[in-house]
Amino acid sequence: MEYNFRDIEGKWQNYWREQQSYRTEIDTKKQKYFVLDMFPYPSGAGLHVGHPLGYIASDIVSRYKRLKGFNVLHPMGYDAFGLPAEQYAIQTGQHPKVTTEQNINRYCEQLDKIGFSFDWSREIRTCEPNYYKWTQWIFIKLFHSWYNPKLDKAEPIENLIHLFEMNGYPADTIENFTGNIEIEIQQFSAADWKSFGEKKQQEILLNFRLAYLSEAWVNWCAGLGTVLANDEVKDGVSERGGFPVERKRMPQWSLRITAYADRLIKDLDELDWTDSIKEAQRNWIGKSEGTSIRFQLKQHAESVDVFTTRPDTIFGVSFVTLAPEHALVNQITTDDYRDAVNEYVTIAKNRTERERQADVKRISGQFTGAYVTHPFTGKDIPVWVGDYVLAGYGTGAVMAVPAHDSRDYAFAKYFDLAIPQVIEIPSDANHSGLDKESYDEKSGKLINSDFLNGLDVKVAIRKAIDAIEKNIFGKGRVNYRLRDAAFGRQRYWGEPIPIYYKDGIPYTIDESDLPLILPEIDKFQPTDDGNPPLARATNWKYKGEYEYEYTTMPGWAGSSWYFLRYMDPHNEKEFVSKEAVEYWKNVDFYIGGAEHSTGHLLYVRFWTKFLFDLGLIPINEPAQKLINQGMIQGVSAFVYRIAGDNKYISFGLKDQYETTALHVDVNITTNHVLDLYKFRSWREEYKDATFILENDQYICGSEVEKMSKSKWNVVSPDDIIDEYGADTLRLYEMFLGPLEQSKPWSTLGISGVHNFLRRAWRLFHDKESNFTISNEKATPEELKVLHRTIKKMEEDLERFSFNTTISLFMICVNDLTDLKCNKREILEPFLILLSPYAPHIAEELWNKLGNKESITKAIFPKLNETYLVEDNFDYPISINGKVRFKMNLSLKLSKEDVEQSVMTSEEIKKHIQGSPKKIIVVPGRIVNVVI
RNA sequence: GCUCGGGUGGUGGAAUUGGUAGACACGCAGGACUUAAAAUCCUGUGGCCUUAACAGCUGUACGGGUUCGACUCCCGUCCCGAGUACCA
Repeated sequence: MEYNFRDIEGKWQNYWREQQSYRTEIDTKKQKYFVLDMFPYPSGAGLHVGHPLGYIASDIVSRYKRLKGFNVLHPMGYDAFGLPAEQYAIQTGQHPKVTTEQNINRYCEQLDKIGFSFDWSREIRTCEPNYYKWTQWIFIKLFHSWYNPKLDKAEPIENLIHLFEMNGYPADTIENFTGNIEIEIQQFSAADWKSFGEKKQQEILLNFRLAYLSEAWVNWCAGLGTVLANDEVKDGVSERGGFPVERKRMPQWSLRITAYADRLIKDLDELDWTDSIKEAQRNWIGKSEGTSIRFQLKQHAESVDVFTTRPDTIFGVSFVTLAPEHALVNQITTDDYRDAVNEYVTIAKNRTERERQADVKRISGQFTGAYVTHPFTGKDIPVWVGDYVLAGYGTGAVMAVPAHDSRDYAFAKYFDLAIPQVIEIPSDANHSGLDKESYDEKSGKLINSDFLNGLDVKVAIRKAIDAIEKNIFGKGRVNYRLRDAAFGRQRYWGEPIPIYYKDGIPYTIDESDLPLILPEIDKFQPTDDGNPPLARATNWKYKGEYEYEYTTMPGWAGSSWYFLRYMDPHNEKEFVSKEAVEYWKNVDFYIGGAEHSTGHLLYVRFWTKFLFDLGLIPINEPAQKLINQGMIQGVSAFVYRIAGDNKYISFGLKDQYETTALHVDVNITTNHVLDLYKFRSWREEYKDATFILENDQYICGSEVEKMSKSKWNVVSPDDIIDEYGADTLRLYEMFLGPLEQSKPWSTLGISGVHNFLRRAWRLFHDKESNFTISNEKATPEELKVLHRTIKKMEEDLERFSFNTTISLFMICVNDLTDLKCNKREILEPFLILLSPYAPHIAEELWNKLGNKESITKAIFPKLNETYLVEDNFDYPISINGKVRFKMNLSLKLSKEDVEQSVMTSEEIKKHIQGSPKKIIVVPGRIVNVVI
């Protein structure tokens, strides 16, 4: 009986399903461990071999932690709302619900074949009403909350109303805290507040709510017919679909994530995440500390506020630049310049984001004719308009210091403006002089700067801020790059926003009316008058009277809290019960793609902190440990068609002709050799194809690209499982290299791990393939092989180094084969170790051996003890960075001997001077000196 | 441009964080078994020189440094990947 993975895997997958082997319940006697995968969006293409990479790793961790006695929560679900299903619906009329469900079924089928230990009884789908009911519920909570800067946390909006009733606005208990975007709110007294009508009160409150409606600059994507959040836009085009994106001002639901900017940065320190993800989040939030400075306009009452991180260069200001969208531009432009400015502003505004970005090098701008007064010198400073200044960041205006800022420098050179130097360039600086480039470094001594002269830059910054604040020219202030998150999508396939309008004022629907079910509509396009698809729904009105909101929530809404729902997925009374969240707390091991580092991971942290602030959950961060699995790229194959002919030429000869490279399905090639027969029958157009071969073969060209259907380089896990089995797939994906590294898919090495499983199988069977196991006592040598494997396997797994553990198993099997060991005492523990990686084969052999539980208990408690058996220390030991030392090679040392022979490098030096014959470094960090 | 990774045999990659560089696997070469092939098993495999054998030299992108000892730490240079970008 050879290793028949097909029978074995089917058998045990059925068994696990029937027995509900991986069903998890709260068990307060056991320690919990929550292993979570970022749940997939079920796309029509099905799973490719890259998807399971993370799932396999998390499954190994889950199974391992279960063996160690933890109560493991390991669920799976689907992020089921999203654009592709809806785009498909628009094209075909097929309801997104139908396609989504088909895709989910396909995913489930594929996942089951890999032998994951998910608790499917906890499956969630974000598009189901009993799930999105609670997404809507959280939105309502956000709407009814504001961020109290004094307490540095969110609290119910009633508290703010109470403050207004007591003190009006502003009061010293409320700062003007509306997040990153400054909204002008007129001052009012407590009496004023009470005299305001409902409408006015609600309008004021909208400025403070964490979910709010406002006129805002948005990323409008005409191709998708919707607005997008910043992280959904890449290089000026939409991440999904690649349609151009432009800036547009329109009413827009947003979430005030900026209120949490500081906490989102600060709390990163406590997390066990990679530095690159933490860094990406810090950059995305983009905290920068600086100063706002007021420049008084001449012949106007108004002044221009600028934001700068370099107040020390205040004496180097040569002009002030406003963004084309800046509110003052129109007002301050003098008649002489009005036409030129209008023309410039119109052109600048009409350029799309993409054009602006593509054109960074091109300098453009226009003088307004207006002047401001320098706050310290009183000199006149010209005011310009330039599109290198962004309306959305800081105050939308900058003080230009061309000598010490490269963008100001380029602008000044182009328009021939003054470049006054205020920092002495250090002689050791690698700088070619101010007539060539600006000097941007934050080091050097100040010159030409009045009271700042002679100071070092860092000191000067502080002194400048002091002077500015003292003279009330401005104040120190913190700016964030992070914008509030656009939350409405002009789309059908998403959670309806539980809002209705009365007198043009938004109100939330009553909690008891949740969920607000997504209505059925006849077509999924926007209406002819440009309203979102939901406007097509008949009687889309609250209580039959008030218009509902037409936009739906973005794709990331449902994924921003899903980890909590897994703890209590069927609860109809609460989004999660206190009991469940008290027990499961947050995720212990979270794994997913690095592409979510600025989107999903910020939003889920934001929502978690919000729910924490309201006292609804006891945790402040969603996931303690985060790992990003690398992407598995596809290796695309190409054939080369000779121009104007249905003739194809092999890769090595293609340079002799003019050819077009065409993607060809990698599944009809083997090691770059094209299967000509399959190629001809692949597509109608290739039926009569002819070929020019080299060495009687057609060699395809290849290139590493992202795995995608359109590039014909998708390898399905199903094919691998058919040929080698799920256990081989699991081992191979882990063996491929470090989990976090991206790598192209290749099956070249797969026979190695498959062979390993067959050799392991053979340990339990004799030459005639009969199951046979010996009850003899193990020899010390055999025990050493086992214990070495146990120890290293635990060490490596605790630091999530999956690929190296597999090498260990291979060495172990090789050694046991050499020793012809088929002893129960060795093989039973070995199987336990193997079972997280190759659960099917382990389960099968277990079934023949006997009681798994008792052996697991016997072996795993010991993992916590030192497991080196009488080692003679002929291999590595190092404690506290000190070097272990043996005087003589032949001398066998006890543990104590080694402990006592700790030496410093100085001491070793002495020995070496004493004419040693040889210095040998032996395995591990023991220095061997033979004298 | 900035930030974060990375550069080790023909290939994927190890090296327990400063201690025998190249584990393990693929590939390749040779051998055993076979009429033959497949499968399986054994041997060899960084480079160079040399030997009957032992051994020797060299070697972790490049140049320098610290150290008894460097793939690992420090300085400089060159490449590759990811993220981000007129953020003042």
